[in-house]
Amino acid sequence: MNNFREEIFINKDTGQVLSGKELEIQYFESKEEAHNRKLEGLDKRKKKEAFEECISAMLGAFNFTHYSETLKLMETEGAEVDSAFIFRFIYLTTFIDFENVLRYGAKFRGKDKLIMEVKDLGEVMGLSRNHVTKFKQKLIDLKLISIDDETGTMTVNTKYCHKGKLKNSLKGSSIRVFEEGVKELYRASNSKEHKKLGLFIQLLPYLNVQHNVLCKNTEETNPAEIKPLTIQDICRVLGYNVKNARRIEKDLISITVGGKPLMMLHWHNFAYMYSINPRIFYKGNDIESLQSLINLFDIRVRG
DNA sequence: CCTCACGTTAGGCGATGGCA
DNA sequence: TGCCATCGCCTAACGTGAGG
Repeated sequence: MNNFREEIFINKDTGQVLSGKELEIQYFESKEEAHNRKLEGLDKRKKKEAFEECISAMLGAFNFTHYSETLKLMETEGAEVDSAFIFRFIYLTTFIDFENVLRYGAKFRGKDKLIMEVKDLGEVMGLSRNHVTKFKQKLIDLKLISIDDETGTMTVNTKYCHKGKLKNSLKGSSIRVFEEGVKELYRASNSKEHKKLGLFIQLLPYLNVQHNVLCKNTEETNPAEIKPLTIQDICRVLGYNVKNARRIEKDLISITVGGKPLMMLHWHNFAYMYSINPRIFYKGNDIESLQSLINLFDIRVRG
């Protein structure tokens, strides 16, 4: 073996010259590296699993909403889709199961949850009869749901949302929508307020992936590099007259979920920044920043 | 830039009545 | 009876203009 260590070896491909000793070191280093990589991979997977568990424990069940597709509906010619309709649709999708089938009602004798039938729509949506029929018609016309005529089962188009794993191709334009948060918002509002609640869906494309701040560079995770949206920018996104910026701000900020704000204003030296409550919408995958965000929104605000 | 008061607009609701 | 379109009323939502 001593001889081996003193021998000189030449790599035919690269022309690199190494002694046996150096070769030995290289071999063990690469073995260690591979081992470390394996450990790292395991660690990463563990962390991901822990994250999914944590997020469900903290915020409950959620689905992934593909908001860019959903928002495209507003541009559909002749469909007259407004933000109120978008919000109602998002609310409806909080009832899907892992097959995108709408479910409603309690467990019956330990069996599966009941299926939501077309006739249940009125009760679920809580709108006037006229409005329910119009809402239903629009869902069908725009192919947002399909109805099984035999069973009355309604299935939401997977183009707009789904439950379970998120495909990489959808990562840039999807967001976790937490069922309890949205249901709470819907229950606490009347139909006239749905429009305002739908505005938050329109702001989702500007939500920073890690910090839930409304900004221009949503993929940026370094806080120092984030370019926040001003209230004037927000007005332009939502199609409001910039002149009324402060009133829009007040309207948006006064909306609450279970007594907690849905949107928060951060202020420093005449610079404003707006963030969204992660109890409703959250894109990221960092448990620590999520926890601190939740804490921030849970601080009791004295009036 | 901001706030405030005022006026107009338009969305949503319930009642109504026609129709199968 | 059940379904649907229409009408009038109510009110929030939004724009405007004055004034700071």
